[in-house]
Amino acid sequence: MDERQAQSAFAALSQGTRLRIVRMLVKAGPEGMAAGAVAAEAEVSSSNVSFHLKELEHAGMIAARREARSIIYSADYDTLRDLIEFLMKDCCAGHPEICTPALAKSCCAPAPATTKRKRAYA
Amino acid sequence: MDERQAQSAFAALSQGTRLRIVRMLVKAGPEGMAAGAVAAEAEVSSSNVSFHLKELEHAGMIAARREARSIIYSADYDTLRDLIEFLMKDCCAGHPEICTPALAKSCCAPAPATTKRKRAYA
DNA sequence: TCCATAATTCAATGATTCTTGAATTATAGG
DNA sequence: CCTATAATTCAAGAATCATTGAATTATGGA
Repeated sequence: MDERQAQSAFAALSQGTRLRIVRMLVKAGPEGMAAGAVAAEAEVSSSNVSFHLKELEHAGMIAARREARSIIYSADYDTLRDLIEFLMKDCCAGHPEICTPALAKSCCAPAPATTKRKRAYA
Repeated sequence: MDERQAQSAFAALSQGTRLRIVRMLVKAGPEGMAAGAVAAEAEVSSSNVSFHLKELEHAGMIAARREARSIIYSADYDTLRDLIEFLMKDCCAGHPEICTPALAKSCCAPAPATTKRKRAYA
């Protein structure tokens, strides 16, 4: 991920509705959510959700697929991961020790095999 | 870091000049850079750099201190780290396995075994 | 085919945000 | 005190972004 892509990703996440949508889709997992469901949960109009979904798609944060009459959106984990890496590279540039605590505190430790969706982080 | 702070951080980083300034200051380290030096390296006017530095400061991405006639700006590593953590929490929410590669590929890998853990940037 | 549903597109408006240059504040040196 | 330097503030205009509602496209079922 280059600076231009990162900037585009940051812009996508810098808007309240869009940030909520991304978090929503990340939690929804690979199955994703229909545009209408996103609009309902985010409490915005359908045209407005379309606008924001398009922005997010253009920034590579989410992907779309058609399923019958619905269009299903899902988080693009690769881009999120790349964005994290971009920040880490920046943060660590010449100063790796500063960034390390982020790893220690991160929730990415081996997942406990749970059946129910529950808070994986504290 | 809550959603509101994260949004503010993303907004700060979503502007080309500001993103370059942050990267510049991260590389500059704790000593930081004077506003004028930032303006010169970013190739923008002094009033414009002031505007962007203020935005970054307001978002908690950088800190300012006066030194004689200059004002020295330096990256706020804590906020950067918090932002990475915020993204990781989001990315991992319910799907830890997806995020893990970011750790493996990160530059923050095994800190060289220094004799003791000390805060290099106080 | 006709209708209902799901979603997007479009144009207009409103709201933020960026940039610019002139005026202002703060500091140091002669 | 006067001048030069470093930086910020301010107001105006330009540019970008967000929201709204009406019109449009696409799909599936009766």
